[in-house]
Amino acid sequence: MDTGQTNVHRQNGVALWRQIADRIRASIADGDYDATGKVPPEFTLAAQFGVNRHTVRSALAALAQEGIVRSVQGRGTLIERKERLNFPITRRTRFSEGIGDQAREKEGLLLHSAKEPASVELSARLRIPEGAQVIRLETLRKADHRPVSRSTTWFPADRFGGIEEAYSKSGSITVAFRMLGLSDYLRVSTEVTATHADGADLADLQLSPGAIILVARALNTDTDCVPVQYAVSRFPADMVQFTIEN
Amino acid sequence: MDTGQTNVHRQNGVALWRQIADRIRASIADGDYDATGKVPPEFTLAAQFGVNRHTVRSALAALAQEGIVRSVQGRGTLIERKERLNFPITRRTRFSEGIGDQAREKEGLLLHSAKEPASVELSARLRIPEGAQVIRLETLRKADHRPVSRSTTWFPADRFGGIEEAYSKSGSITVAFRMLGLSDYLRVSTEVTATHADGADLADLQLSPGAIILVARALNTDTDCVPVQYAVSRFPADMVQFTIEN
DNA sequence: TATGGTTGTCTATATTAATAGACATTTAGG
DNA sequence: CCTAAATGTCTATTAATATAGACAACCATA
Repeated sequence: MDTGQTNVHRQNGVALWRQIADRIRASIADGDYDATGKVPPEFTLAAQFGVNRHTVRSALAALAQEGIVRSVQGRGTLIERKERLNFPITRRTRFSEGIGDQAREKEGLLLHSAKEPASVELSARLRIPEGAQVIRLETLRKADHRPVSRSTTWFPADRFGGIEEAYSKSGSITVAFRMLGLSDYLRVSTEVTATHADGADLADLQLSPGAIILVARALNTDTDCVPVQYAVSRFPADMVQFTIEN
Repeated sequence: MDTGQTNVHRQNGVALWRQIADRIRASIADGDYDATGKVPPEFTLAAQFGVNRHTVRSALAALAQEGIVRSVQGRGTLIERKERLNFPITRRTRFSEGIGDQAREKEGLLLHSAKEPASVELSARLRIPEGAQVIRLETLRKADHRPVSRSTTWFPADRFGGIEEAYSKSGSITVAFRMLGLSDYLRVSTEVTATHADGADLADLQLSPGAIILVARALNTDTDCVPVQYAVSRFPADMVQFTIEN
């Protein structure tokens, strides 16, 4: 078991208060403070990280802004929210089933859609001619009213014309496919990377700047192995983990 | 098509120069500057990100420190290194085979080993009694002399006594297993998360502070589905991606 | 109700990050 | 060999980050 006593770094472009906020957020997600339901006192944290109490206060203020903790004078800093959703990645990966009962309410919002010619990369992924028409959907998924993923997803336009409306009505790719006559599909590959959230992600996923996002690039095919969908999805890394079961 | 013009954020604990350095690093990895082999001029970048030229210079200095670019007076800022290793995750995932021919030289170093009692979590993962002895290896893997992963990995001590030496000599888990009589093993699950690098990772993986790491928690079993190894591996996110093929 | 533990607020100071402008130095190419 | 286009270096100023200390306000509980 690690002690977790890894010190904070100075003069590297990341403010101390942000590093500390990230560490506390992770500790909360890991359940380190479950015994009390509270974050340790500011004075204790300051000693732990080797910084001034005011610096810790800045970190806690940021977490309070995110709605993760709430400070009460005289009592301490209470943990308000604690979650890390798990997404299994299998041959039959579906977003809504993946969440399962980890959330009571699930939602899929269509932010934007467009018809456009396929780029070089996209044509290779979907195995269609370069420049062939594709439909692009920009979607936002929520669980219990909190955004958990921001996706850009492409479909061959000739086969899935009208999927914008189907998704918009149902809020589910699986259902939208079914409405267009595709009863089943399979996940054939998923690429996972991580990066800092960009401006659009910050806004859509309601993150604080400097946050990390997990990026999954996924290819789905029908049962005849013909590509039907290519998607790039971005998840807040502090709320989500992927599980690959073989 | 997005413009990619996502602006940089102020007063959020992440210095502008670091945000810009991260963005440029990502652009290099994505091959955005392959046509010229150079990063755009400082003046251009400054306009692009909406900051002062000196701020861009700080970002480029950080990238130069990492060995990713090299500035030459009068010529420009040349790209020195550009890589993103791909690790396929399958039922037969092995580190060395995963790299394949993406690197000429591969290396596995044993940093530290210890025998210790299994924690609650570990006993559940390896399906052994709580407190049973396990062997812990701290390893560092390199490709072409650059560190690509830092792993902590556990084995049941009663079955794999002496694996420290076997790994130390061979630099390969697969070979070490074989030396101890286990000819084959399978990856049954992999959990992937992302976080900021901590102090130890910064040092071992030679990263600059604020860097992102991908964390993979993996369970391997023998062909009878008996757990033989549990590992937590940390990879620099800007150098690595995972691919899950189903 | 008194006390200890905790967060809230204030002032002051030093360091780091970012902007602004000017000019020197080097390289590539006409 | 001159010029345009780059990077290198310097000074100065402002804003954000971090430290330090003191004390007020509040809460739980003995």
